[in-house]
Amino acid sequence: MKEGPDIAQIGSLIGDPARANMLTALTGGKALTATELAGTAGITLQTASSHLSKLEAGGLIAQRKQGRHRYFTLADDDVGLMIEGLMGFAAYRGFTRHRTGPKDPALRKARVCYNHLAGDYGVRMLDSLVAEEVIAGVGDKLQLTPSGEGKMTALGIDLPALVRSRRPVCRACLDWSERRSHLSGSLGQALLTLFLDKGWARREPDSRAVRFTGTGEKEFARLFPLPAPSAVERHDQHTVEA
Amino acid sequence: MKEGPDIAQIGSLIGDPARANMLTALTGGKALTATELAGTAGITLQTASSHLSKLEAGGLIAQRKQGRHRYFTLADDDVGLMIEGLMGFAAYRGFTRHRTGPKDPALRKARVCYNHLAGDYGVRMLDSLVAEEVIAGVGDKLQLTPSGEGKMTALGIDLPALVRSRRPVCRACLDWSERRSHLSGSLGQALLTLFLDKGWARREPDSRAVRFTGTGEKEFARLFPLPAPSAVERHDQHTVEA
DNA sequence: GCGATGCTTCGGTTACGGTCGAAGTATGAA
DNA sequence: TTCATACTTCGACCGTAACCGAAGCATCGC
Repeated sequence: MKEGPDIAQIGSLIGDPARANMLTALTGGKALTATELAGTAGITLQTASSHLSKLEAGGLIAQRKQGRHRYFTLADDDVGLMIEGLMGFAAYRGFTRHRTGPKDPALRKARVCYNHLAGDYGVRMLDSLVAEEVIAGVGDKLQLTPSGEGKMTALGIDLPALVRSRRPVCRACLDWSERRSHLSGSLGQALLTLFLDKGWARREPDSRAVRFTGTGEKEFARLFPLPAPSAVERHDQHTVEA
Repeated sequence: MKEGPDIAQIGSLIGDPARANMLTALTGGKALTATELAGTAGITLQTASSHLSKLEAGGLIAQRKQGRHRYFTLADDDVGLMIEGLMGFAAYRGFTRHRTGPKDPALRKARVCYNHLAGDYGVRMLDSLVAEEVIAGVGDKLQLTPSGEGKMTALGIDLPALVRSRRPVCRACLDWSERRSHLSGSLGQALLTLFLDKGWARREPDSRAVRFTGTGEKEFARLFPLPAPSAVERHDQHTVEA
């Protein structure tokens, strides 16, 4: 009856608590089976199956058969960004389920956001990359600078492969704990993979939390030095003095 | 039962078609009465009243009594950004209600996004501001540059007043039709107000569309020249050649 | 082949929420 | 005061969808 896109369908997909729990779980980035998702949502397998088919019909998740298991993931980066965006809004508005659990500090420090690094460390990494002029851009469209391409390649990142992936290489994703942007896109994913592969960090078993090892902390600080408290830091109060 | 913010509550608020219609209508930026909102949603006044109180309890809208009317608006910029973000996601995924109506081209060209300019013109304006180094920044955190402050003041914008408003001055908002960022925040609002006050553009009666006058077009082109097709334009395919 | 596991489909129950009619409150106009 | 408009509250109806038990497929291991 009205012009424009229909947000109600998406809203109602996310609006059910069971489905919201599943989506939140999938934001962890790992592919999960129907049984696991039923567990995290606290419902039986039959009910979960029904929810999952609805989410798939809505294009929010994708499934992949492997043996007798069905692994579910978020459909793509866009879904992850949207969910993370909603979580940011919800967190800021005080829509929380469990008044900051015990794992909360670890989650705020460093966590997985679908396939890249988020939390304090994620935000610091992007701040540093911008300060070092590895990345430039405006809005959610970011770009590698020519000098940045060199630095990333030196780190062992296969840039041509990232470009070939046909997904945006750099992208800004709003962090729900920091309310600042961190790096998403295929480069964001590649960097997280790098940390994990090098053994600098590892994922907590049943959580989105990422724990850095001792050398991991050092390497992170070396690769992504914090800029002196500058333009990037003070974001809300602007330079315009009244 | 799980950590993190609760997206289900917000989802279910938006998930009802009637409420979604109301929110979409309010994205137009004008304050609307309960009766008007009931009309756009296609429901009776009683039902609308119930929906509106739910939306208000959820913090998505605010009301202001004036005489015997109650005017409703979105609660703040954050809500507008979230809704617009969802609309972008929905549009990209093909969740549309009415297969691109007749007003659609006008909407894509220039429209109101809560309180600032969106659509092709909104995106072009931000592109130009960045190319002219009036605005710089990364992610959704943008900043006026010192030279930019001068230019905006010269345009007749009261920067100290914007700062006093305690809202972010510059902010990136994802455009659902262009899938690029445009300028939000109090500066974005001030610029749209400027266009309307100067008579360069006016709002269509019952739509979010904004129509520029002849001189408005010229002034817009003069104030916000398009950068030569450069880094800002080609955003998805990166400079890295395979 | 057989049983076990992982998941889907079917059927029936239940409950929540959207809906409207009718009545009630508040503001303004005459 | 009286009537009209703008809106809310109450109560009842009804449809949808979430939910689970049971049965049905598919795949793996043996």
